[in-house]
Amino acid sequence: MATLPQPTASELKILRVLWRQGPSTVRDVHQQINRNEQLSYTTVLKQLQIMTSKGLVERDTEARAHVYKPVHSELQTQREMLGDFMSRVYDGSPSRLVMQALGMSRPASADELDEIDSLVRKLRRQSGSEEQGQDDA
Amino acid sequence: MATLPQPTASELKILRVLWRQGPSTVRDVHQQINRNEQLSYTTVLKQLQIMTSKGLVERDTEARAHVYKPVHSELQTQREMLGDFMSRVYDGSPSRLVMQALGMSRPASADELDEIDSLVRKLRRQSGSEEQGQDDA
DNA sequence: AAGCTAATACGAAATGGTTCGTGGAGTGTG
DNA sequence: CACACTCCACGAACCATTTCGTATTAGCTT
Repeated sequence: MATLPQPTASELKILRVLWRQGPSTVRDVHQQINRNEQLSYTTVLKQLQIMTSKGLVERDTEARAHVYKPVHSELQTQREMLGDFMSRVYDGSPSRLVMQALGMSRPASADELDEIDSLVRKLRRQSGSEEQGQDDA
Repeated sequence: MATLPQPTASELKILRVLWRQGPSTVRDVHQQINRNEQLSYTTVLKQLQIMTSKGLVERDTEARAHVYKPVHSELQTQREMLGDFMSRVYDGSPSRLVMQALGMSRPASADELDEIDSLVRKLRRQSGSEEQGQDDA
């Protein structure tokens, strides 16, 4: 499968609205974005058109106001972007990235630490028995 | 402190050479990069000049062939880029990023898992002390 | 000193991203 | 029907990045 196109910074802003709000019209997205910053309606429209041609979003043109929705899930997109980021900045090694992320200004909560801890334990168990590659849930 | 400029993709490629090889001439960098891809000498030169004007690298112009070195350490730069990436893609929350990074195709080694584990423990101790939630199940 | 070589400086073209204005088409209201 | 309003399509302007060709300068060799 071809690697999906990396969304740019402003494309990501729009995708985040769509992931949070579900399928939306240009107006919906525009209003949401304009809570935080000022951006012209036609700018958002143009972006969504470009994103459509790139295959980042799909649109339903039935109604007068077209309804846009993301093609890929937030998780998929994050994975893709993380993979790229990791290879560009950390030479493809997750551990340094993880260490630094954990040490960030806004640290993880206790629950989150529990989650991470249990994943580490699971990985450690698997690292003994190399051969069986289990895909995750 | 003002946030340092985010290196672009190709600037990062050059920085990685400088971090690995130490202070280098344009020729050094160019040769190293051309192991993997083809890029004109003057392209690398121009990049380094731009990076100098941006303050990403410094150069010693004593010798005929100027010697370039990074202004910021790899660690500093990674921190900066990670922070930006985290806020753009993960809404500033490290834990999801960490979870996904740990589940990546190239997982961490046993030693790395140990490192991560001990950091998680340390953070857990700290988070307990500042919040009075003393449950250690 | 003349000439070759290697380096820097300069500028320009191509590309991609971001922003927005204008025009035209569709929809509902008096 | 005519008016106002909303929406989409298109194109243009602007900016940063990336790439490289040409010109110029500095050093070494004979």
